[in-house]
Amino acid sequence: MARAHVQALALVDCNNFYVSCERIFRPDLARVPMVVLSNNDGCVVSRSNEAKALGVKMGQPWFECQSLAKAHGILALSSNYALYADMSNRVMRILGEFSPHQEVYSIDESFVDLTGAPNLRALSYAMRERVRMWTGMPVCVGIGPTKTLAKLANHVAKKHPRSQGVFNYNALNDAQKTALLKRIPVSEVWGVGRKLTQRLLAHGVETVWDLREAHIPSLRAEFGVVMEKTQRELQETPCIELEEVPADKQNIIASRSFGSMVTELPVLKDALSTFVANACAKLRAQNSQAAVIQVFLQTNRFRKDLAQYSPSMAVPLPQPTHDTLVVNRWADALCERMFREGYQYKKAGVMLSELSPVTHQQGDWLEASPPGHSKLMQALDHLNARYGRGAVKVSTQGAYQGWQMRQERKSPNYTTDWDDVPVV
DNA sequence: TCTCCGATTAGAC
DNA sequence: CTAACGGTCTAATCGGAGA
Repeated sequence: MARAHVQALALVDCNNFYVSCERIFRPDLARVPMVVLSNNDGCVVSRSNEAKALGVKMGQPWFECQSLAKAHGILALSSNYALYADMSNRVMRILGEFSPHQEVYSIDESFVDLTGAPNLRALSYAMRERVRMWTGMPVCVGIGPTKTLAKLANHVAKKHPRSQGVFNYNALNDAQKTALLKRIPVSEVWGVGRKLTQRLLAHGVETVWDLREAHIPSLRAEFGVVMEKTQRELQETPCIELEEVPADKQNIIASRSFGSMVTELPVLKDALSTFVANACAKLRAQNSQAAVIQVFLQTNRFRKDLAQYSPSMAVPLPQPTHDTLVVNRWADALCERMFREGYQYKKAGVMLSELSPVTHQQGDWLEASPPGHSKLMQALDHLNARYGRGAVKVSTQGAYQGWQMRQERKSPNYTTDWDDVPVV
């Protein structure tokens, strides 16, 4: 099918998103080298430019950075997801005003379809400025005819200060495109990660240009259908559609590493009941029910000196449900079955799968299906929405301490909790 | 032989 | 001062089991 226009897809990406969220409410940190840590204060997941310059790597375990951090005064904060989610919503809403077609791709990225708009450059600067003005968030804009090229254009916008945060691939002529693609390593392409980079290198594919021009049948045979799509996207044929409505999840997982090792069954059960509550809340939020529950326990795989044990069990639920209390009984039973004395558990989790829309519930024809705790769950969700997650809990939750994750340096919930709103 | 399943791998963020 | 390494999610692929 012929297209009226070449697509102009903008990929708008927030710069150092978590760090930027923190700095919006702490302008005094504007030039301080800083990072935000993953759950349990484990790994670096967001770095300021200063921290990047000092050599802190993405995903690096924080304890490995201790000496560097001490030497240069790098500030580390725990992640504050309530803050990041709220800031994300604000940014995404503003970007959505610029087009009828938007895909919120992740917490800090959005595709915005600008096809047909006059003066893309001016429009891109306007997006940037408005987001900056209304939220304080710095963003970069990359424009291309496909998602893959828009991502690549965004990479160029981020990397080259001369671009002033905006790069439009569509505005290049063929010679300029060639020159650009020959300068960018293939590892920068969306979908090409560490392993694929190595394999491509072994086939002489070093740059984005090389991948774009690679022999199609052999590429497909060696790397599969996904790589072929990527190649076609680099050749400006859209293969990956804009997904404006996020699809329902097919699996829902709730798991966490513990703040310290857990050795006792009741503590594990306590943690699991919290995970079940979270997983079921997510399930209900998308109006689904689960037919299968899986529970897993894990010892610390990095501690080679300790005995390892990582059991996992899945069972079908008697009938699909989203009832926290029902699911909790099964989690409890599975945990009990798997638990073995003498191990130090570091992590546990719950996975709900074989999800289906709850509207299809017909009940059992022979065995009168209980209405379940639908009303109860509804009330629970409302109360937790109104008074904060954890306001109402299942009775097995919270009896035991000790498994909760470490979060030693979390900032206040500036935008989502009245008690944390800064008084100026 | 075909299909289905679970486990494994790879990637994104 | 200790001890210290994330959490979700999807899709592809492969080998074995079962029809």
